Amino acid sequence: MNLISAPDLPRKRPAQARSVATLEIIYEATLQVLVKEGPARCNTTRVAERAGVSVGTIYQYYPNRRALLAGVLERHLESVAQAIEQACATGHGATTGEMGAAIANAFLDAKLLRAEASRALYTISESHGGVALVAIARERMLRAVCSVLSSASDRRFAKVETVALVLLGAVAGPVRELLEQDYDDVAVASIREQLVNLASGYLQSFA
Amino acid sequence: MNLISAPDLPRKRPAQARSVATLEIIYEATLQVLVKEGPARCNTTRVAERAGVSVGTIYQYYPNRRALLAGVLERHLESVAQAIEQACATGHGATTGEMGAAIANAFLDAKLLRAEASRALYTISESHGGVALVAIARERMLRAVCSVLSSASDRRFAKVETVALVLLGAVAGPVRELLEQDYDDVAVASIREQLVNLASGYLQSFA
Amino acid sequence: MNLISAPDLPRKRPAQARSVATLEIIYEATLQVLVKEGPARCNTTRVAERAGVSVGTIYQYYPNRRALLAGVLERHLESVAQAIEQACATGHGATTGEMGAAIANAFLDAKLLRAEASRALYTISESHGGVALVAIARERMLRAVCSVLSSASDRRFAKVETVALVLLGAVAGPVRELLEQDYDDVAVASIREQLVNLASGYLQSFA
Amino acid sequence: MNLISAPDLPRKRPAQARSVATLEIIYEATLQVLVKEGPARCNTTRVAERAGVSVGTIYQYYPNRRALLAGVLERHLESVAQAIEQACATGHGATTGEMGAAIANAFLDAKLLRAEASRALYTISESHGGVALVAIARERMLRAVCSVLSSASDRRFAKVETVALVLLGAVAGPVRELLEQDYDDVAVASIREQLVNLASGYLQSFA
DNA sequence: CATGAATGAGTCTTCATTCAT
DNA sequence: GATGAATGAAGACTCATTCAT
Repeated sequence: MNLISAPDLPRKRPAQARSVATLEIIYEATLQVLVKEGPARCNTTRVAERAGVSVGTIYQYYPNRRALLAGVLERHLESVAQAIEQACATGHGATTGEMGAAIANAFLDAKLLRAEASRALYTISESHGGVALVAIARERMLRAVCSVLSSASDRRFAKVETVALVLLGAVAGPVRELLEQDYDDVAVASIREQLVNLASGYLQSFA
Repeated sequence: MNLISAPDLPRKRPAQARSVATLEIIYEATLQVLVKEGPARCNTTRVAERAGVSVGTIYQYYPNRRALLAGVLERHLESVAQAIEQACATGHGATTGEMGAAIANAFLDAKLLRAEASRALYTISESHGGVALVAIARERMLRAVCSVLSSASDRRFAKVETVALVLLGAVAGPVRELLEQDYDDVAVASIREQLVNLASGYLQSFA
Repeated sequence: MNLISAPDLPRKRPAQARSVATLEIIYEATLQVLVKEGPARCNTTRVAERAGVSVGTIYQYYPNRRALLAGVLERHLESVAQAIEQACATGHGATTGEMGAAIANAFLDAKLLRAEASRALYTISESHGGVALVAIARERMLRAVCSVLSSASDRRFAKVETVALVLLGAVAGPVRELLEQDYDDVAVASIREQLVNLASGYLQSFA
Repeated sequence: MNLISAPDLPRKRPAQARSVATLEIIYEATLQVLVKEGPARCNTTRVAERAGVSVGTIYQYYPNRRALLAGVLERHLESVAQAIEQACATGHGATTGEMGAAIANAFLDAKLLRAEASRALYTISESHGGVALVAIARERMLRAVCSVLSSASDRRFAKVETVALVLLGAVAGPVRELLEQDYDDVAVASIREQLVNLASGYLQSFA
C-alpha cells in the first residue's frame, strides 16, 4: 500500500541531464537483474553492480529498495496502460468487434514488447506494494475501456464497469499464461487469434 | 520442474497420529500467516509461533521454507484442479454453452471457497518454485478441459489445446482481479454472470 | 580433555548379548557415516539411521555425541596401540634393524587394515577431545617402544624416550600422508620399503 | 581441489586502505579465536567480536566460514612451504647430510615460529577443505625437496619422489607430536637433534 | 555528489538432547 | 528398554541502509 505514497516515490525529480541518464541506467539494470536473477536476488548491491554505479547512488534517486522496484513496475504498467488508452482513443465509435480486437492486440503487444521483463514483473506485482500499483493502472485502463465501450456503434452495455473488468481480465489471463510458459511465434499467433475471438465474441454477445 | 520433486515435498510421511496432527497444524498456520502478514513476512519463525510448535518441528516435515510454501500452494492448486476435473467429468457430452458455464462456475467457486487464502497464494505462484506447480496444475486442468470440449454435442474444435488454454486463462484472469480487489456478494454475482457469458460465448463462437 | 573423563565413556558396560550386538552395530554405523559423510555431517540422527536404531538407543549407550565419537576413536587407537605392543613384544632382544622394520610394518598394517576409517578418524583426533585420547594411545606405544629399544641386542640408547617419540612420529607422518592421498598398492609398497629403511636406518645410526 | 578455487578465496581484493587493515584484523582475530577456543568454537560471531567488526564485514572478504579458515590455513602453509623452499634453494649441491639437517631445521623452525597457531591449524588441515590446501603445499615442498636431493654431491636417488615424501612426512610427524604435547625448550632441543639425525641418517642410508 | 566499507537485524537451517508413549 | 517427535539454542549468511571519505 505505502509503495505508492510519497516517501516511496523517486526522491528527486531529475533536473540535470546526467541525473536522467543515471536514472535510466538504474532502471535498465534493475530490469536485467530481475530477469536474470529473480526478484529474491534482485537487491540493491546487484543492481548497483550491473548499473555500474555505487549503492549510494541508487539511494540518491530512490529512498529505499521498495521504491526502486515500485518505480520499475510503475513504468511498465504505465506503458501497458498507455497502450490500452491509445487503442481505446483510436477505437472510439467503432464496432464492438473492432474494439475487442483492438484491446486484445494492444494488450498482447504491450506485454510482448519486453516479454522477459513483463514476466519478471509479475513477481513484483504480487508483492505487497505492487498490488496497489496494479490497481491504479487497472483503474486507468478500466476507465478507458468503459469510455470506448460506451461509444460503440453497434451495442449498449448495462453494466459497462463489469464488462470492462471481465474483458480486461479475460485478456490478461491468457497473456499471463503465455508469458509464464515457453512459447514461440506460432504459439503467439494462435493465442492472439483466439484472444481476438474471445474479446470480440464477448462484446458481441450483448444484445 | 525439479522444484516439486523430492527436496521440496514433505520430508516425512507421518507415521504416528501425533505427526498427522502436527502437519495439519503447520499447514493451517502457514496459510494464516500468509494471509495476515503476506508472503515476505511468512517465515519459519512466524509460522512456528502461530502453529505453537518450534521451528525444528517444521523442518521435520519440510526440508526448507520453500517446500513449506510449495506444499501449501500445491494443496490449494490440487483443490482447484479437482474442481475443474469434476466439472469437466460431469459435463461430458453436454453443449458448449453448458460446458463454459460449468467451468467458469467451478473455477470461481473453487477460488472463492477460501478466498483470502487464494489471494495470498497468488504471491507464491509467482515465486520461482510456484510457477512449476502452477504449470502442473494447469496441465491437469487443460487435459480435462480438452477432453470435455472434444465431447461437445454441438461443436468441433480444430485446435482444442489453444481453445482450452485461452478459456482457462480467460476465466482465471477476471477471478484474479476479483480476488485482488475489495468485493462484495453483489460484485461476485455480477462477475459470475459475465464470466459465464464470456466462457459460453467464446465456445459458441466456433462454427 | 574431558572426552576421556568418566561422563563421556560408555554409559553401560553391556551385560547382555543383545547390548553387545547393538553397540557393535552403532560402532560400525558411526564409522561408515564418518567415512561417507565426513565428521561434520556425522550426527546422531544419521548414525542412528544407518545403524537401524533410534537416536534414543544411542543415548542408552553413550551419554552424548562426543562420547560416541570418542568411543570409536578409542577403539581404533586401541587396535593400533595393540599392534605396536604386539610387534614390540615379539621383537624383544632383536637387533635395532629388525625392530625398526617390525614397528614400521606393524604401524602401517594397522592403519591400512581399515584405511578409509583411519583416514576419517584423523579428523576426530584433531578435535578437542580426541587429542587427549591420542596422547594416551601414544603414551602406551611409547612405553612399548622404549621397552623393546632397551632390549636391543646391538645398540644402547641414551635418551630412549626421545628416540621412541621421534621414531613413532617419523613412521606416523608418512603413513598419514599416504592415507590422505590417493594411493595404490604400488605406492604402498614403495612407501613401506622406505619406511622400513627410515626406521631401521635411524635406529642403527646410534653408535 | 575446488575448495581452494574462487569460492573459498577472499571475495574482495581490497581497494581502499581501510580494507587492507580490516582484512589483517580479521586474520589475526581468526587465529586468536582458533588458538583460544578451538576450531569448533571458531565461528563467524566470535571472530567478528574479537576483531571488533560486524559479521557482515567478514562476509565482505570471505564468501563463507570455510573460506575464512582456509585463508588462515593457506597463509600458514605458505610460510612453511616458503621456509622449505628457502632451505632447499640454499642447500643445492650440498651433501645429503647437510640437506637433511637443513630441511629438518627449517621445518621445525617454521612451525615453532607461531607454535600455538601451528597447533590450532592442525585441526583445520583435517577438515575437508584443509586437506586440499595441505596437498598443494606438500606438492610445492616435495618439488623443492626433489630438486635439492637430485643435486646432492654425495648420493643419487632412484625414486626421489618417494624419498622426498617419506622424508617430509618423517619430519612432519614428530613435529606434530611435539606441538600437540606440552613441551619446553629442552624437549625441543632434544627433538631437534634427533630430527636432524633422522633426516640425515635416512638420506645417507642410500648407497 | 559519488563511493563502497561497515553495520547488524533478520532469516534459514541444523542437530544434540529430552521425554511421553 | 526402545522409539522418534519435539525442542530450541546456536550458527551461517544476506542485504537494506548509513556515513565517513
